[in-house]
Amino acid sequence: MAETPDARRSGCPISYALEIFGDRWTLLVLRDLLLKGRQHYKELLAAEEGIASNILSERLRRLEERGLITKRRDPADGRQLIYSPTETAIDLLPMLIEMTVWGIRNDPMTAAPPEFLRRFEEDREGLIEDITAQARAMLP
Amino acid sequence: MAETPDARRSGCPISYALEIFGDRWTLLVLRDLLLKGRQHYKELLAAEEGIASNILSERLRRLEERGLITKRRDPADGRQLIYSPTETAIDLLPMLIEMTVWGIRNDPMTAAPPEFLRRFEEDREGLIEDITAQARAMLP
DNA sequence: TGGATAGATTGCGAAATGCAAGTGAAATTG
DNA sequence: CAATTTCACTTGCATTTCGCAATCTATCCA
Repeated sequence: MAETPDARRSGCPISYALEIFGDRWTLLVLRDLLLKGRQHYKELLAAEEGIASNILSERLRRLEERGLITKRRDPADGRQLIYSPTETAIDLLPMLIEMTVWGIRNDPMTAAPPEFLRRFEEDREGLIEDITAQARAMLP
Repeated sequence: MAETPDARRSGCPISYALEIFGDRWTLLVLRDLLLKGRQHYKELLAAEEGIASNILSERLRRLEERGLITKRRDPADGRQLIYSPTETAIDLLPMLIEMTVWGIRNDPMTAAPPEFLRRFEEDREGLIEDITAQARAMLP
């Protein structure tokens, strides 16, 4: 048996968040869905970090179970599924963007474009709004 | 042997961040250091989520190695060490606060006080500044 | 000096991860 | 329309990490 719904560890909101995405892969999947516009399993599988198919499958299942994504069949190809973030996942964007900015500022080898940081520093609100609108455009 | 410095998986800033705190415990340790003002090993060990001493020890070692914390001997009691966040860790506060807000908004059982969310909604900048100043007050 | 306390380290079973290969349904090709 | 390919997983299994309990060394205090 491994079917315990994972009893929570505390009432702390950070702990709550980590119960959902406190691992090596979940936030990378959400990044691809929210920031890179990836929608299909095979696109997510192609993440440059190299996620294994069994791990991806399990993370998608958990994210759906937790209400952060939904899936539907692709009308253009019945074999494929389209994964979309829910509003709950879209609400993670401010946090994801702060994480991105921290990463850029502290990683001397970052591959992120300098424009991103400049835009953040000049117009954080607008940047978040733009990215949020872009993510909403992919809802079912 | 298990001494590889963990080769990076990509140039993505989110991936970089997750290499440092993409697990179940590291951010909880940083939360206690940054937000709860805990400074000693035994205080960190007493986190309500119940971290094991070997895990705490390993996380502190990695955080120091990565430049997110420093430690020094407690002048008042030579047996104890005082752990402090560095500026790099303090720079995580905006992200941690966004994570906290997401957790509060999405966890129906949150134990967080409503004032926190209200203050965030009314004065995000000021809230972050206050918490940052509070964290800086504990620097060596 | 003897006992308590602090900050770990060690041993070991359990769980998570990673890789390769396989499966069944749906689409495409010839 | 049969054969092949594509897609989204699933399975098996070796490796790594986690988590609990017990132990260790240095320091403090009475």
